[in-house]
Amino acid sequence: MITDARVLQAEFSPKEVEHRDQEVDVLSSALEPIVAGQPGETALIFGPSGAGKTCIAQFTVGRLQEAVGEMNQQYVNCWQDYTRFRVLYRVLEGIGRAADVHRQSTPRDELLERLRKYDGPQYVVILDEVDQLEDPRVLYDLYRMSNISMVLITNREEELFAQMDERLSSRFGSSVRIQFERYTLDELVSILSARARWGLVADAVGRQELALIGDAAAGDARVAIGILRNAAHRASREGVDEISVDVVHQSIPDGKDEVRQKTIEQFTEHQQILYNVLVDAGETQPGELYDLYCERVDDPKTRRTIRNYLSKMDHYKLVVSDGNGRNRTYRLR
DNA sequence: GTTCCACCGGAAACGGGGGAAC
DNA sequence: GTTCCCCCGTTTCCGGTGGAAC
Repeated sequence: MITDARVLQAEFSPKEVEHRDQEVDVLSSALEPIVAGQPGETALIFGPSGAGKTCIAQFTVGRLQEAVGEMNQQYVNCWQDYTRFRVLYRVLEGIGRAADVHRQSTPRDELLERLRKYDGPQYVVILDEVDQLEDPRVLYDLYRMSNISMVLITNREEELFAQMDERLSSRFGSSVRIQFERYTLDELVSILSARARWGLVADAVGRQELALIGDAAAGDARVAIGILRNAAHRASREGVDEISVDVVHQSIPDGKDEVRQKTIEQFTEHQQILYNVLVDAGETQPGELYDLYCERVDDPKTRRTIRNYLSKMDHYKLVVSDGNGRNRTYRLR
């Protein structure tokens, strides 16, 4: 059934993109000065999850690199690399100057100094989930580098600017803004159809089934591709050559759940235990939640640390809090 | 209106861990 | 081997907030 599993991954960057011509044009224009050896304008891409922001940024920068030839690029996911140090490390990595940087002994200033000394070809850095940065000053660090151009990606523009001080927001306030909207059902079906063509045997899935997947994904291409991948695996396991409506129905929960599951797997042992307490207990008040957590571990973290964990889970949209003060409760989203 | 209490989250301090320098 | 340096997760401290009880 599956002929090329890579194209069924949401991260896969296709050779051609669909339904985003205008966005590609605007981003290309912002980065156009790079062709002449000058840094591009800072671009700020924003819009809902699964609207193709990351895919379009990588596609456009990749195409630019092919055109220019001598140019560097690096993709940094600020969700994973959220400290100032880690972002600088990733940026240095993109130009091959991070090999002897050690997480626990190299000072941040040393990283900045190395970047300042960089005088190679123009360098485009894509900072995805940029609103997740712990310290947005790293944007200013990069802004000041002479031949680095930035493409910033965020779900919510307001949240990004809310974190910035006046100096930063005035610098980035004039960025080229590119708004992405959710995909329509037809657009999603078209995207899924292309992925099925590249990654599955011929006639493995019909339009009706793709429309069903697109409908369940509600405009989110990442979820849609996840459901298609799950459906393909399920059909393979069942030994059939075609993805039926039934298989799609069975695959929707797992497909939707994938992003959440991946996040939970990255949690520490204590964070997972806390999450499982909420899974088992349902809506719970903070005090009771802490007591239940303590019952399950030998060496519990402090209440303050648990608040940090809950705050992190809230940020990841796994947990929601309702009410204030004594009436506050936590529950799974 | 006042007091009490549970909770929140910022700031600073602490300590583990790992590499560099000697 | 020892000391120093630095990042980062955790802890401690504490002021602020808002609902409940009186």
